[in-house]
Amino acid sequence: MSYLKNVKVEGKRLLMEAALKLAANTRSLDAFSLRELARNAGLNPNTFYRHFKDFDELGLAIIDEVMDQIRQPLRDLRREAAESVVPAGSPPISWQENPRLNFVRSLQVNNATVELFFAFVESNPEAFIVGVRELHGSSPVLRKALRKLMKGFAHDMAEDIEVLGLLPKLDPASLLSVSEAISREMFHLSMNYIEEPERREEICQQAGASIVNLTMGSAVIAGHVELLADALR
Amino acid sequence: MSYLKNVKVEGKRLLMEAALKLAANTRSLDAFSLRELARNAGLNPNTFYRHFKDFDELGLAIIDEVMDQIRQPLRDLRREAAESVVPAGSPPISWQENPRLNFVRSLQVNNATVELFFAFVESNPEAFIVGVRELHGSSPVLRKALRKLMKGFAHDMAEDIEVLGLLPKLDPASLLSVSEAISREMFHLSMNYIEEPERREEICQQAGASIVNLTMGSAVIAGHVELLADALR
DNA sequence: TCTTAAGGTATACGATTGTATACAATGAAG
DNA sequence: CTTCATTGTATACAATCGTATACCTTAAGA
Repeated sequence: MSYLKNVKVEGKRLLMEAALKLAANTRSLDAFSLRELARNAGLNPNTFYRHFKDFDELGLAIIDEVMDQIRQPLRDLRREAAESVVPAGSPPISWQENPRLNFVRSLQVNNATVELFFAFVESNPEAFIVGVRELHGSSPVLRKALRKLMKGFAHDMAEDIEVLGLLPKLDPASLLSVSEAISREMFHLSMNYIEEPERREEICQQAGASIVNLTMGSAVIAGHVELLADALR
Repeated sequence: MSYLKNVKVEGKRLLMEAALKLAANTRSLDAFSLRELARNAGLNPNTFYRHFKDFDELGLAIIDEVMDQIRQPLRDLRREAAESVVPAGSPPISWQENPRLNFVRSLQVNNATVELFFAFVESNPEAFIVGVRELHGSSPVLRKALRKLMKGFAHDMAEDIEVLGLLPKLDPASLLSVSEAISREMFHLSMNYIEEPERREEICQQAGASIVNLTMGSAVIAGHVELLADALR
C-alpha cells in the first residue's frame, strides 16, 4: 500500500488502505458495507463519517492518491526504456534520414516499455484492479474520474512518443487518439496479466503487437507508407 | 429485454430481467440484495432459490442468454456492412491484383460496421453495460465466462475478416490476435458511447481509426508494406 | 386416480446494516 | 489556563438482510 503514504490522518489512511484491499480482493467498492470496511480498518464504524461523506468520496480520495503515486513512475519507466535503447545525449537521427534505424529502435523501446509496465502492474496489482474495475463500475462519479485519469496517462504517452521520437511525425490529434487506444489496451491487458499468470508471456507479446500495430497503422494512414517500406526493405 | 425470450419459466425470466436492469442501472451484480432483486421482479424472496444457487449462477444464466441473442446479430451486421459495399456474388479481386480497390473497400466496410455496431449497442445498452462491467467485476466466475465470450466474438470476427477479404493474407494467430484487440477496443468504447451521448460522433471515428490502425499495422508487420504503398499511391 | 416434483408464497428469526446521539482524548490557538 | 475544533469511541435502534420451515397450487406420470 505504498501509494497511500501521502495521507496524513491515520484513520483516513487506514480506511483507504482497507477499502483498496477489499475492493481489489473481494467485492466492488459499492458492494461491501461501511461496517465491514471499519472492521477491516480496525476502527469504529462512525469514524468513516469523520473523513468521507459517502463511498464516492472515499473512492475519489483513493483514485487521487493512487494517481499521484503511479503517473510519474509510468513516465519514468518509458524514459528508462528509451534510454536503455538510445543512451541519453546521443545525437537524434530523423525518421527521414534513417527509417530502418528508427523503426528498430521504436520496436525495442516498445518491448522494453511493455515489460517494465507489466512488472510495475505486478508490483501494484490492487491499484490497477480497482482502477480498471471502477472505470466501468456502477458509480458515475468514479467512472468520470477514472476516464479523466486515463486521459492524463494518454497525454503523457503522446508527449513522450513525440519527445523520444518513437513515431514519424503525426498530427497532434491522431497522436493523442493513438495514445488513448494504447492506454485502453494496456490497462485492459493488465487485468489478464494479473489473473492469468500462466499466460503472462503471451499477454506481453499481445500487448507489444497491439502497440506496434496501432502505431505503425497510424503512421501508414498519416502518409508514411514509403518511409515504412524503406525501413522494412 | 428482448434477449431473454428463451427462458421458459416465468419466475426465472422475471428474476433475470430484473437483475439485468438493476445491474445496468444501479449497482454491480454483487452489490444488490436478494430481497431487492425479488422486489424488483415482483416475487417472493425465496423464489430465487428455486432457480439459482447463488448470484454467480444467476450471472452465468444472464450471460448465456445475452450471448445467444447478441452473437449472431453481430455477425449479420458485419456481413450486412460488407454487402452494402461489395454486393454478394460480385467476383472477388485479390489484394495483389488491385490493392487500392481492396483498401478502399476495407475502409468502407469498416466504417459501415462501426456505425451498425454502435447502433446495436444503443438498442441493447443493458446487455453491454453488464457485460463490460462484469468482465472486470468482482466475480472470478463471471470474469472467466465473459473472457470466453469475448474470445468467441473475436473468433467470429477473424473468420469474417478472412471470408470477406477485408485484409491481405495474415497468419491465423496474428489475425486472431488483431481481432481480439479490436473486440476489446469496441467493447470498451461502447461504454463511452452509451455514457457520453454528446461525444458519439467522435467515439465512432475513434473506433474506426483504431480498427484501421490495428489492421493496417498488422498488414505492415506481416510484410505487406509494398501492397499498402501501392494502394495509397 | 393417486402421487409426486416443480414453482411460488407466508411467516419467522437472528444477524447485520446505516446512522443518530452522546461522550472522551488530544492538541493548537487565544 | 481555557477554549474549541478534530479525531476517535460507545451505545442504541429501526430497517433490512439471508435463509429455514412449512404450506399451497398445478401439471405430469404412474
